[in-house]
Formats: sequence, C-alpha cells, structure tokens
Amino acid sequence: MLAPTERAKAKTKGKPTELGQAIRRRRKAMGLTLEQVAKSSDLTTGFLSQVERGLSSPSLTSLMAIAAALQTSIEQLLSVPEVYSEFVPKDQRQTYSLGTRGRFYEKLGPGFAGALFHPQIVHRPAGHVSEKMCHDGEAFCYLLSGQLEYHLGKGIFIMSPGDVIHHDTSTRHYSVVLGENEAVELWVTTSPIKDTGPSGSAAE
Amino acid sequence: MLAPTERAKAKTKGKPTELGQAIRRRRKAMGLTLEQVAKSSDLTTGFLSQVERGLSSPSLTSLMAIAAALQTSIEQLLSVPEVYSEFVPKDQRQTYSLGTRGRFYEKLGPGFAGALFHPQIVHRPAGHVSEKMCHDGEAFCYLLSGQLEYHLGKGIFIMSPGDVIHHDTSTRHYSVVLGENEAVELWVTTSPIKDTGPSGSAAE
DNA sequence: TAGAAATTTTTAGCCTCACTAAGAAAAATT
DNA sequence: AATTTTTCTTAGTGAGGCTAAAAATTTCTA
Repeated sequence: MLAPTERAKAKTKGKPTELGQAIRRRRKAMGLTLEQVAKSSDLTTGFLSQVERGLSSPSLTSLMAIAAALQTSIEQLLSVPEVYSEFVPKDQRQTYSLGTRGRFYEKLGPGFAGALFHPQIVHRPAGHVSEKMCHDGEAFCYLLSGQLEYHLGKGIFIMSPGDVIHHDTSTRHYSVVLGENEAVELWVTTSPIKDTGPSGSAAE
Repeated sequence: MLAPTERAKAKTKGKPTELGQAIRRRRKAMGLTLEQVAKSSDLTTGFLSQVERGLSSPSLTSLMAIAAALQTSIEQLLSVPEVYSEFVPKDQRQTYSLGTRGRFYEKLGPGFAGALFHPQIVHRPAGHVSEKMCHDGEAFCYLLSGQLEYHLGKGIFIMSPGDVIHHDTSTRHYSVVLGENEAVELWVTTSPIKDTGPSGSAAE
C-alpha cells in the first residue's frame, strides 16, 4: 500500500499523457493557438501547455471546457485515434469458424486503433439459435440473406433481406434463423467480436 | 468574470452529476456494493458515495480506476445511453432525395437517443462524384451493388459488391461511382447524416 | 537577417477540492 | 427485534488544479 503522497503520484501516470497529446493534436489540426483555446475554455495558456505536455491533469469540468473549445467530445479526446484505414475486398475477408454447427464469422478488417465500430459478417445455418445476450454497447445489423426471428426485449421481429435493426445491447436480445437456408448478417457493434459478438456460443 | 472561488464552484455543475448517476446505475446493474467497488478501485466508500450523488468529482485517474472496477470505459460512463430501439423492415425505409442528379438516401431508422451509429443506405447514379470530405468521426461502408472508386488519403480502392471500407473520417476521402450502373452503399457513421453524410452535396 | 510579434514554456504560489478515516444513519438480513 | 451490511455524513489534510507573470522559443515581417 502506497503512502498517500506516493499513491497520488502513481495515479497521475498513464492516460493524462495520451490525453495531452490528443488535445495538442486536435488543437493544431484546427489551427488554434493555446491563447485561443485558453480564451474559449476560460483557462490559461500556461495550464493548457502543461496539460498538453502531461505535466498537469485537468479536472473533468476543465476537460469539458477544453473539449468544447476544440469542438470535440471528451470521448474523442480520451480515445486516441491513429490514422489507420483498411479496405477489405470481399475475397480477402478473414474467416473464423467456431466449430459450432456451421456458424462462422467473416471479420471485416481489424479496424484502426481506437475505432468504435467492430464490423463483421456472420453466417448461421438454418435453425440456429443464438445465445440470449444483454451487455453494454450498441449493435446494428443488416440482413443480407436468409430469414431471422429477432427477439429484442419483449419485441419479436421477423427479418428479411434488406431489413435492419439497431439497438442498445443492454436490452436482452437473441435471434433464430428461420426456414431452410442459412442467414448471412452484416453486423456493426461497439464491442470487439471475440468478446461479445452478436451471438455467443456457450449456450449452444 | 467570476472571482476565483465562484468560478471554481460554477465549473462543478453539469456533467459530474450525470456521471454520478451513470456510475451508480452501472454499479447496481452489476450487483456490486460501494465497498466492493471501493476496494477494486482503491478508493473509499465515502468518496464513491459522494461521486455518485454528485457531491464530488473524481480526477481522471480516479475515474479510470472506477471504470475499471465497473468493467466499463470512461466513454460509457460519460455517455448515458437510453433504451430506444427500432427495427426497420426494408419496405419501411424513409427516403430522402436531395434533388441532385438522382442521388438519394434511405435512412435506416432514427436511432435511439445517444446512439453512436448513424446508419443509412445511399443510392448514387453512375458517374456521381462525392464531395471531398475531411472531418472528425468514423465511417464504415459496405457496398451492396455497383462499383466505386474510393479515394482515402493517398490511397485509391476499387470497390465491388461485398467489399467494405472502414476508416477515420479525419482522413480526406471521396468516391466516384464507376460504370453504367448506380451504386448502393450501406453506411454506418458516427456523424448524423444530415450534417456530414458520406457525401456532401455542395460541390456538385 | 535582425528585430518585432506571437506563441509556448517556466516558475512560484494560492487555495480549493479530491479524497481520507471514522462514526452515524439507513437499509437489508436473519 | 436484533444484527449485519451498506450508505451517508463529518471534519480535515495536503496536493495538485490552476493562476499570473516572466522568460524562452518560435514565427513572421520588413
């Protein structure tokens, strides 16, 4: 157990430094001086300089003011997007098979660092029932082919190709593949696929 | 100009209260006591109680510890998603026409409050050239039909149906519809469509 | 290229508040 | 109803969030 002063010092390390870099990056991208941001955020140039160089950590309220001055959000500043893009032609998708009754994933690129979106295409055979799920995040699904019975909270939807569904994943949800054909689903979720994919496998 | 003490007081209002509620909501959802979270985050129950009730604002470092103890992220705690979901069958998509050379949008539902995703389907005629864009955010595109020449930073990609591209929108980007047929694109972006859609219209 | 102007960094310091420990009160359990 | 658990309250500390002013560095201009 750290002594109080040492504990406080230890807690200063880490994220604030990346935050400072993100703030400077954003400020320069917008062509603003420290003085301009200081004025907009009602802080001083000296403090902003220290924040950007990781020598000081802003309070949440000051961080909000800085984000507003930079016309961005705290979320954007806290996650440091690096310019990394990937184009994935159809024939270069990576395929993952979980060996559970013919269901497999096509992961659509690794995504750039800090990306919010985690896209994938899921193939499921007729009759497949997904695990009932409920977790923080957001999911968007576009049905490419097949037929789904989608259970979302108390609601039940029959999905056909071209249909979409977009919901907060904290609502309990699961789906069943209807008919004689496999279902092909395009998913964009906020959680990495491996952890919480649109369907789990444990209950199957 | 506020006096120093008044200024500090004024800066305490706002977000921290919503943050406190989010923290309590998350903690209760996980069935944890203040004691357990306090232990995991190396803070005291007294402080957490005050944070949850908006009487204190945690430093960024403490907020990180709290988020870790709650197995979530700062981003999740700072944005309070409300449960609102919508299923959109194919034949119920709302269509928006901008009257610019046959391009039109099919907006895929309004999205629930606080949603990060803004999905839409865009139809563009052969030869269409989008505006060159560069703005904060993230975009994912799945090409449903047609052919695109996608310019992303210094890179140029020819997209065919089933191809995807996922990038940070701060990289300059635009696209051209190739061939004799229209292009149909499924987009999921972090910005509302009306503001910064996958293609603008001003330059056309 | 030198000097002026703009911008950023440094320094010293204040005082508020982030956070604690301990006890009281409230809620839950037995 | 008594006990245990959980949350809230209180008093207080000290460090760091943030300032003002000066110094250093960078950029711009003639």
